[in-house]
Amino acid sequence: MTEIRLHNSKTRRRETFTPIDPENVRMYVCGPTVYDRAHMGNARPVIVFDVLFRLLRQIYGAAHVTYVRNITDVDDKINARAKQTGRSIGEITDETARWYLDDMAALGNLTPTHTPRATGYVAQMIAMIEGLIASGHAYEAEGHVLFSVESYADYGALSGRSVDDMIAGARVEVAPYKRDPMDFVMWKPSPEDLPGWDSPWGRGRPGWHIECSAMADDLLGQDFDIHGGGNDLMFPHHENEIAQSRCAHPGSDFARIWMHNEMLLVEGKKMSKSLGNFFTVRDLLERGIPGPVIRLVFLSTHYGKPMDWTDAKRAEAEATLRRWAAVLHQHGYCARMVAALKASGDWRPDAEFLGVLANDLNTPGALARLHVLAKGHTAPALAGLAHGLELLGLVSDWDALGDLAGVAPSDRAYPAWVEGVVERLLMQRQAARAAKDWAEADRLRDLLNAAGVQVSDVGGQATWVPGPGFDATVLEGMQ
RNA sequence: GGCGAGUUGGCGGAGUGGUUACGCAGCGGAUUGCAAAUCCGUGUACAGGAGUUCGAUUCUCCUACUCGCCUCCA
Repeated sequence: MTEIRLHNSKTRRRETFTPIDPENVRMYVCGPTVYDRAHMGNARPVIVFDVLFRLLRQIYGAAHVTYVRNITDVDDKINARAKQTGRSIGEITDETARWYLDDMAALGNLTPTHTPRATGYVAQMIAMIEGLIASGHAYEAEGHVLFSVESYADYGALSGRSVDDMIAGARVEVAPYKRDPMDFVMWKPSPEDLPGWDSPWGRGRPGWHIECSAMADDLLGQDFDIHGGGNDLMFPHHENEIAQSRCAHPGSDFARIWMHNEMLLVEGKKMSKSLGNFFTVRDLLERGIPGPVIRLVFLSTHYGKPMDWTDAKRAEAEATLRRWAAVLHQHGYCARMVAALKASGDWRPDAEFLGVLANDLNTPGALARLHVLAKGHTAPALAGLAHGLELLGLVSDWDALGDLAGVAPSDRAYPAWVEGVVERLLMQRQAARAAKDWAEADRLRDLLNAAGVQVSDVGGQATWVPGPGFDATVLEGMQ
């Protein structure tokens, strides 16, 4: 069995992964707060941990991996959005959650085993909070319930900071009802106009961190294998999750391995609304950039390093994917053929590919291996490439390879009439070529080249694609 | 200020205590009516300094720079 090694944020080391129960490998990843379209940064952890999910399924079997990714549907940002738009909270969270799942599916991500919503687990949160009060790890003050940081000796261990350091930083919210400035809220009172649930401390709503503790506990148990998320969540969110869960279940480890993906940059800068380089996944999809292309760009950088989204990478990913799709398509790959391969047991990962990927999710290394495998000249020799593309979530519909191979670069969209004009000119050229009238054939090609159309004579048949500098207006007079 | 990550050839981006990453671009060749596409071949890279070592891009320390978190933001 291929050995998986993962970088554990908790120990800051790359460790051999040994599941608690190989029959049920368990992973939890922090999902979105649903109040707006998912931006590109939101997509990174989803793709990273989807690849891990797929790898675990490959190695332990699809039926032996449980993946939980929550949806936070109770939060002050949602409340603010409701107030500002006049729409109901339920409407906003339902719509945004649907968008999120659609956008993530478009990027080739599998649906997790469970996608729990925070509001479905309030009872479990309350129970956990009650337990923490009873064991002295939490206290009630002015309708709030706070976690007492002092009661958990290992507080700060994950993010490598001490309580003293953090207080010295003086960036913590000092509320009069806190015993210690670092104590954080698990439950807070809700006025009538905000969502609230009845609790032993009056009508209120949960703080941010408790939901993940409660849902992970309910769906995965006190101890599970992997907990993932963006590294911006390491503090305070994950630190607080650990504190709550481990104090609620003395003796438990909570998650064995913590994994954090690095952040996304856009053209070298952090994506932010104020810099104007902020865009959503949907924005890119609507610009005609296929989901697999976006996914390939993400996979081309290791998850532990900051990833720079640039248009140059987008173009390179498009070209790579088109080439891979073309070579597989030419060698007969389609849904039927892949199904036959699977049925005959010949659908296996390339050992080197899998080994590289299993070494802390080295997706760039795995892609490099696919480049080598893509040099195969026969259908069987290309099986490793095909399997790898499916394992990475880059191809799901093998009957769509032809489309993927023939897709025009997304920065070279053209009006519908162009196709007719180009096809007509190519037919004229084909006639000239058949008559060995090279002067006329070249004249027609020059005409198309002048408009930026690239003409290729593949297998005696002319194909075309809008190239760099494509300009439809040059062809306008020939309609 | 505290904590952490990083600095690899023209660009992107892995990895390794001594031997080819890989991709793009470039260059040479094959192929082609000519091209394009494709295929084959081709790169004196590892921020700077000191140290450990037979040997360091790879380990240790220092310096410089970049970036992230610590604050609503993944």
